Amino acid sequence: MAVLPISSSHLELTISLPSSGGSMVRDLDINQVPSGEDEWITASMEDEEESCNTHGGAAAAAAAPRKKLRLTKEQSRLLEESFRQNHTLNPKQKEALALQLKLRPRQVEVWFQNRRARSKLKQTEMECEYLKRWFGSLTEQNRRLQREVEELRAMKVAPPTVISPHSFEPLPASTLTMCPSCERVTTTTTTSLDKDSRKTTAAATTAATTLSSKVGTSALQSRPSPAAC
DNA sequence: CGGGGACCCAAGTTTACCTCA
DNA sequence: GGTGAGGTAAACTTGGGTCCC
Repeated sequence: MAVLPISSSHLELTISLPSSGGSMVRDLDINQVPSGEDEWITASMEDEEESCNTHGGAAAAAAAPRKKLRLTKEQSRLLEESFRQNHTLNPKQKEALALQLKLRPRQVEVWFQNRRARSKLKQTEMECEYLKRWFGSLTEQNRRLQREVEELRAMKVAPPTVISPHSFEPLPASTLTMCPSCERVTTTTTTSLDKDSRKTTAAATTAATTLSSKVGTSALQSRPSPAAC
């Protein structure tokens, strides 16, 4: 299945979000930082220093209510840029990025974890959409094949009646049967046929072959044909 | 070789903040 | 303008894997 993003470090995906202006919709590249007149609360290291610590959030939260950091546009842009280059960070990269962004290494680490999760979620959603469409087309194809099977069954029920020019008696009709393994239609006879009946059954066989070949060229053509057939 | 600590990550959850009807 | 619902993302928890001593 070819639903994978073009680059593992960059999801080629554009999603539509409702804009702040009502029913208008704006396109948002998930790899781009929201821009324009979006309101962003400036991250402040000063307020965070007391209430948070690395790997100690729970204890800190017990003391004071958790304050939510909002990254600035510039911080988000740099983080996205870094994420595009690498989806994971080694300790040195994390430290350097945290220094550059004036964030704590733990915050950079958490951002990367959440970013990876978001990427994976988007990819899963895209795959889900792809599978839905595939399912729809397969359902339609299945309906078409069912109709063809019905046509073939109808032919089996009403075979052409042939009168022998010699005996003026109805000849034993050949029957159309369907191979259970490959579902191809074949003609069989219950008795040995004379030359005339062979000719007449050939017409039915041709028709059956035409239909079965139609089936074969659609969905069933990838089906492995059993050696017995 | 097994135990324990440190570290990292994925998955899931909680929660603060934002937008919109 | 106030409010509740729903969305988003930062932060947290948990469990599993790996590495090193």
